[in-house]
Amino acid sequence: MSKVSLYQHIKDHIVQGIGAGRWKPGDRLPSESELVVSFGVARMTVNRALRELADQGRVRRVAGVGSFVAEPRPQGTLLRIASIAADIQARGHVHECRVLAAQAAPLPAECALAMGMEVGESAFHSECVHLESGVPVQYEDRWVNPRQAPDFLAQDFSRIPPGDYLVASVPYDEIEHVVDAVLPTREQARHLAMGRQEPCLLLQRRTWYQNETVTLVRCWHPASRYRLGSRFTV
Amino acid sequence: MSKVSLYQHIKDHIVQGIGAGRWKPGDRLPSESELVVSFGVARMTVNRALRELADQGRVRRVAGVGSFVAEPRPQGTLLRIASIAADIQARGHVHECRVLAAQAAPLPAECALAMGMEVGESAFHSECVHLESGVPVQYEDRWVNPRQAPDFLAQDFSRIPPGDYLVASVPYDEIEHVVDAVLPTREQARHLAMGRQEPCLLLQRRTWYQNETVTLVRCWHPASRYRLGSRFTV
DNA sequence: AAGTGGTCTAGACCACGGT
DNA sequence: CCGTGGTCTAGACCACTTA
Repeated sequence: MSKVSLYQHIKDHIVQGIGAGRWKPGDRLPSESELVVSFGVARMTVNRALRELADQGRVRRVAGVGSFVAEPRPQGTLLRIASIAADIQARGHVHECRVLAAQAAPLPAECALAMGMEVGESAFHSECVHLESGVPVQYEDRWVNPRQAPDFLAQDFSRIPPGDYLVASVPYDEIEHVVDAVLPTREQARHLAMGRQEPCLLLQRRTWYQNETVTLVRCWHPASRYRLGSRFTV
Repeated sequence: MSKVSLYQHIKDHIVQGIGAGRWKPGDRLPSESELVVSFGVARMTVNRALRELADQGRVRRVAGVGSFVAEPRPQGTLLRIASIAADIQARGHVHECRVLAAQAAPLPAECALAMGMEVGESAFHSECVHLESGVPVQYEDRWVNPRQAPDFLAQDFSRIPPGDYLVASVPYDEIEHVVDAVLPTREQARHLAMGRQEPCLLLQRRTWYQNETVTLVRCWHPASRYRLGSRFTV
């Protein structure tokens, strides 16, 4: 009983196949006619799925040749959803995620408004501190729409951080970032082992899937230990 | 003898109509069936044109109601080079640019390194404070590669801010943004009329043209009066 | 009830590239 | 030559909104 459209189902199948490493950048994807057979749909439907992936730059199509997985474009923290665990490991350091909270809770007004949900509606809430080789670098406060990620609370966040789980398992098609500079609360300063007069870089991210909010996350970073960046060609 | 596709032709027609002011934001566009008649094409062709415009956010479609010109989407300071003057005026406020400095000077080591130029090499330097209806919102410190923008110092920055001049007159093909949270120096706090314990959002931008740095600019914003953001579809 | 957009079908013709 | 993607057609059914 899928309520998603056929073309979306095909898109998801391909995106997931790429994400799972079943197809790597440069690999050839099944042709339209092959997908027509394997999904039992009309060619226009397959065509739309592949065309939209090509428009997004995830697939490169060459008439007369075939469809191929595109090279991922390198992007900074502000242009994608960064995995703090992967970033830390890429720097050769050890990542640790301390889970402070992970349960269902009624949405506070401010978050409900930001997520387009009802005040007091039950949603999933998690709080974590991420450490880089023992030094805290991020305090993460997250709310998750249970309709989009019903299995969220069943995860072990000390093994796979909330953000990594969501990126890997829950689809999204739109991202908003808002960056602020703030001073930490007493609690935050304690968790981040920083002074209360030191500034924090606050990154708030909202993601949507088909116009419904998936997650609202606010990440506080001690500015002395973390920066945000992006680089792109115009 | 049109060499463009039919759906592209319909897209162009609508985009041009919006650009020419024939349809304004919120206005209702012709329905699919009306466009089918006026262009003499199949409904799928019209549908593709409107759907792609909706995907780009230029058109908002409501099933059962119609298609409408979308409100122009604020793209966010982090994904483009924002004109602070235009942003302030778009909010209905008055922009003023106080020029603190504008001359050639030897590059300090830190900036030379960031720009890939020689330490002590002569470059153009400007410092400005931008005010929104009299309230300072940005302190801007800029270095410019004289090879890329030889006429930089001949401009009147109180009329056209340095950034607006460069965007309009000097080409670039790559942008890097780095965001930091810092406390202001005594000088900066004075120029921005803020307390020294209030955090600043620091946006550093570098631009390149054909692998040569065009400009390095650092903009300090009182966090209580300014945020950075971006929103995009993946 | 009538009109809208959302999706899907089963064909079709074309330009292109590799065999 | 044949398979590829790019485009287009002329229908269709559906859910939805508005009158």
